[in-house]
Formats: sequence, structure tokens, C-alpha cells
Amino acid sequence: MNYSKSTPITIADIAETLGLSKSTVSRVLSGTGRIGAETRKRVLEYAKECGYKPNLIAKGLAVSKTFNIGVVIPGDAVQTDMPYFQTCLAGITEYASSQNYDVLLTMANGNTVEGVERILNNRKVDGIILTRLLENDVRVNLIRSSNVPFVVVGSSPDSEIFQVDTDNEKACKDFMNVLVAKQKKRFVFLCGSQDILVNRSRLSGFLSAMNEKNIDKSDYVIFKNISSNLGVFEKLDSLDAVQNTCIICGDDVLCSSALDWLQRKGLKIPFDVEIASFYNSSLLNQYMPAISAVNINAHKIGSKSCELLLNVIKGIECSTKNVVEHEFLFRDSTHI
Amino acid sequence: MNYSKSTPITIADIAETLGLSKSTVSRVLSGTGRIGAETRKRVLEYAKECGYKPNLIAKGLAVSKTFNIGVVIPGDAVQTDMPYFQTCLAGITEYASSQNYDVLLTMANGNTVEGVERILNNRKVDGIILTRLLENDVRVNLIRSSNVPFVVVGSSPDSEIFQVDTDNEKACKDFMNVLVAKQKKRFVFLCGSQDILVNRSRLSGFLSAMNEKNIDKSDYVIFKNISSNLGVFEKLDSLDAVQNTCIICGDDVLCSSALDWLQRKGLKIPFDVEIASFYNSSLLNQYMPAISAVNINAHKIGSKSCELLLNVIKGIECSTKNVVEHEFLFRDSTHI
DNA sequence: CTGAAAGCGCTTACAG
DNA sequence: CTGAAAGCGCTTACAG
Repeated sequence: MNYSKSTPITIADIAETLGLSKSTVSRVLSGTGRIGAETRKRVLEYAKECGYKPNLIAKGLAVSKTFNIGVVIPGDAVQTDMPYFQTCLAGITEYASSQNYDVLLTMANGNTVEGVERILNNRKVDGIILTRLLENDVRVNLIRSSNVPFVVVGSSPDSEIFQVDTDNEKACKDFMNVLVAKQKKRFVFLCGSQDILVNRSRLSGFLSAMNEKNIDKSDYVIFKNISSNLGVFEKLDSLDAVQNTCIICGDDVLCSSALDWLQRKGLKIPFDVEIASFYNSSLLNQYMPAISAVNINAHKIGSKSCELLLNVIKGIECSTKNVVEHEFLFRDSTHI
Repeated sequence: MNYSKSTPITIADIAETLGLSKSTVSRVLSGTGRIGAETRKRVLEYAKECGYKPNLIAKGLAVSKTFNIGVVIPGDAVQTDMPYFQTCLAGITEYASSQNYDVLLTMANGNTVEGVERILNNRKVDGIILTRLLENDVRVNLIRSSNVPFVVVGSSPDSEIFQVDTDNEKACKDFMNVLVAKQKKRFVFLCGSQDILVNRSRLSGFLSAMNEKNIDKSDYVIFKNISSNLGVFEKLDSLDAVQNTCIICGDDVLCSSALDWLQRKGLKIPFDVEIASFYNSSLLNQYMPAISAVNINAHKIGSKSCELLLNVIKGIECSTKNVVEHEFLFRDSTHI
């Protein structure tokens, strides 16, 4: 009965060898209730000595908690989104561990409930983080009706949903304002599908800056709903002159394509044309010269969302909108 | 006491309303022990009717299981590795759910024990999948001494470690054999760091094919330990003639760089030079023409490793080496 | 075939 | 400040 490996030590063991009751041992170990200084010391010392580790499952059963949070990430993330979600996930797991919580992972393909349903039925989590909200997301209804607390990574117009995101509109606007202030070039804005919320925000941000700075409509052109490499090529080919312009890319995929196009044309950055992106991911890391971009702190978005969730779980009053700061990277691809 | 939301129904509830003992209800619900047909029917029907869901935590406490597996993925995976691990993870989670298991995720940066230690201390998993083995991996010692079953995604010389992987050497050898049989070109092999096991295997595979087919040493050249874009450029620049060669890339990053170089030089694939990669990931998806490559089934590696782990946990005798089949994609970048 | 009881490892009123 | 007891929701010998 002494194989420490096969039978981890329990509170009962400690109580017995110390001649105390389980209640007392439990209380000092969980730091609750008033305990004699001497007793506390003995228990603490012995617990450390024998390497006692509480059984969280048992504790959970007793207090109706799991000390797990469920995280659902898109299983069908295209290559581009992945670095974002992966970094987010890193932020989440790090914060979770710091609070002695573990992460139960579910991958959901599209607007599918299975994974979330499982996690809910199995009752193995105290709360859920949803990392990509969809239009009419069936999963939020499901989670809601289960009464399990949840937060969303991203933005939702639903003001009752706890959410954390970057203020993309403001970020893009401010970024453009800096650019506009420092130079007089023609802007070409390449933007992705307007079905995606973040692309809309970026477009709004761009436009706000143009309006605020009174940029003449003839001094910028916007291409939206671009969805592919070829789309970018096509749009850029359609320009009468590209010299002396600054290409603004809605995200780093579009930016890669644009860079590809520039290279084929033999145009030099930033001399012939300047270029910048509204999202900086590792996709852009390789490029020389370095690309100016808005830098979104995915890691922090992750940890913040975890912190928020844990607070909601604890019943702490939380604000529903949470924004994490972005930063600007003005590098060699622009004259700033 | 009737708020179905706040208090999920338990076995005790069922037993009471059916006038049975908890034991009996438990037995029919878990399908163990002999039960009267009539009783079984009543219980099953009522359970379904009231939407009974077993509390896995409680069950786990009773039977000393968690119905969770821990998966540790590299937190510092560079962009290239990520699609591989992400796909693997998808395979793991899918198989796990099919067996009513959940996945506890840990991200480990490099040869770090923290995450694994947590997962072990918290005793929330029945087994662990390690998705990137390192030289002298401290984590395997840790896991071993904890007696928690584990399997590794990848290959290890340690024959006591349960592992699942593609047979990279064989894959590359066979791939080259096909290429050699169909054409007479000069081969240029670009290979990554020889500190990484998989790169060694690929090199061996390449060499085996060369030897087996009696290719003269003057008909191929090998560049190893290439670690960057520039490395590739440098090596390729050093060639006296590149026309009429077939470039074999050790992985898809090297391949991207090579493609980049070819484009800059204005060389046309497959007319001026052919090219193929020993690993096909989404990185290569974009290219026109499509790149011939060895296709590694990461999803299957994931699901297989999960299946293996679950079998090991059950105490089923398992073989320690497990290989999952690869396939060849001969596409337009080669004349096959 | 079914039930009463003890147990998994913890917590927490309730007494004292 | 400490302990005996009941409980979290399940399982499983042990009887019958």
C-alpha cells in the first residue's frame, strides 16, 4: 500500500498520519476557515514533504466546478487565419494555467454545433471561449440556453455578448491619418469580402480618415470583395498608373499577393510604390523591405478573453465590450 | 427544485421516480451487469425522455478515469509546421470525440516541462500525446515517471515509445524511384538541418534511390543544412547550369524559396526546370503549375495516434511502431 | 435480477 | 479552532 506512484496521497492520508480530521486538513489546504497557526504549519509542511497534489476532479465534484474552460477554434481556418488563432490560443492557455485552469479544445467546422454540444453535455467546462463568431451563429444560442458563461473573441453587435477584440476601425483610421499627414500619394485600398465583419470595419476606418483629412475622391481608389491572388492581380492591372501610389492592403494575404504583383512588375518598394497592411502576421515576416502594418496583439486578445471569462464565471461584474490596444509598425515599405 | 436548467437530472432522480435503486439504474445506463428486460426498458425510456446526461466527472471519480487525453503541441511552431500540427490536432480531436473523450490542450515552448507538469499534477488526463519530440526530450522522462500512458507523433529511436509517423525514408525513396524511372535529368536536392530527424530520413531516402538506380554522382548534387530563403538562393546561384535539372526540395518552405528564385530568374516550370517537394502542405496550394510532392496524411497521423493512445490506456497490446501511409502527388511541375 | 452500503477524494454546514 | 457527518454523482463488490 505504499507505492507512491500507484496511489497518490490524499487528504485522508495526511489527516491520518497527522492525527487530524479530514475537515481540518482540507481547510488549511484550501485556505478557508480559521485554523490554529500550529496546526496549519504542521499540515502545510507535511503536505509539501510528501508532495501532496489535490485531486481537482474530486474537488470539482464537491464544489460543482471543473476548473476547465472550453475553447472552440475553427477547424477549417485557412492558412491565413491560423497564425491568428494559434497565437490567440497561446494567450488563452497561458492565462488559464496561471489561474490553475485547463483548456478543453474543440474544433468546429463552420456553423456546426456538434463540438459545442459535446462539451456542454459532458459538463466538463465552467465556461466557453468562442474564437470565431459567424453570422447567425447557432452555437451561441446553444451555449446560452445551457447557461454556461461564454465570451467571444471578435466583435458582435449583440451587446449582451461578452466580447474582446481590437478596435479595427479606429486602428485603420489612425494608421491612415498618420500616412496621410506625412505624404501626398494616391492611395489604392485593397479590401476583402464585405461579408466579413472585420473587413467592413477596416473599410470604414479607411474612409473615415479620407473624409476627416478631406482627401479628394480622385486621390484614392477602393477595390473591395477581393478574394484571391488573381483578384488582386486583376485590380492592380486595371490601374492606369501605379507609380507614386501607396497600396493599402486589408489583410496580409492581400498584401502578399500585392507584393507578388509588384515583384513581377519589377517595381521597387518604397521607391516606385509604397505599401502597407492592416494586419501584420507572420506571413509578412519574410519580406524585405519590412512592411508597415497595423499590429494586432492576438496573444493579448487571447489572454484577455480568458481573464474575462474567468471573471464572468466568478460572478464578477464585467463590461461586455473589451478592446485590446493595437500598435502601428511603420517600417521600410512606407516613407515614414 | 424543478428548474431543469439549474439542476441537471441524476441517477438518483431516475431511481426515485421509477421506484428503483440507484444501483440498478446505474447498471442499465452503463450497460453492465444483468438486468431484467422490462426494467432496462423502463429506465432507458425514462432516461431518454428526461434527457439524462451522465456526469462524467462523477463517473470518472468512481472509476478513476477522466475521459480526457492531454495533447501537447509546440507553442513556438513556425508558420510552416503549423498546418501540420493543426491538421494533426483535428485528427486527434475527431477520433477522441468519437470515443467520448475530450482533449486537454497544452502548448509547450521548446523543451519545457511546465505544461506537461501541470497536466500531470492536475491528474485530469488518462494519457498524453506528444506532437513534437525533441532530442533528449525532458518531457518524456517526466511523463514516464508519472506512469501516465503516452504516445508520440513522430519517430523516435527509443523502441519503447509508442509512436506513429509516416515512413519518410521509404516515401522519399519511392518517390525518387518513380522520378528517376521516367526521366533523365540532373537532380538538385535541397535539404534542411540534419539535426532534425525527418530531414535525415528524407536525405537517406533520396540517397537510397540514387544508389539503387545506379545514378552517377555527377548526375545529382545535394545541399544540406539549408535554413533560410537566402540559403536556397545562394545554393541555387552557385549552380553552373540549372536548365534541364529537377529540383527536389526537402520540405515546402525550401520549395517556396526555390519557386521564388525560379520566378526571379524567369525560368519556366516544368519546361526549363522541374521541381518537386518531399512535403505537401497548404503553403504549396497556391502555386501554378501544381507542384508534385509527397503527401503526408497529417489528419490520419493524428487520429491514429489517438486510437493508439486509447488502446494503450485500455491495456490492449499495441505495437510500438505505427506507420501511416503516404501518397504521391505527381502534378504539373514534373513531367510525370 | 435487484438493493443496501461503501467508496472515489474532496468540501462544508452544523456542532461544540 | 476542530471534528463527525453528509454530500457531490457515480460505481461496484457483497448479499440475497
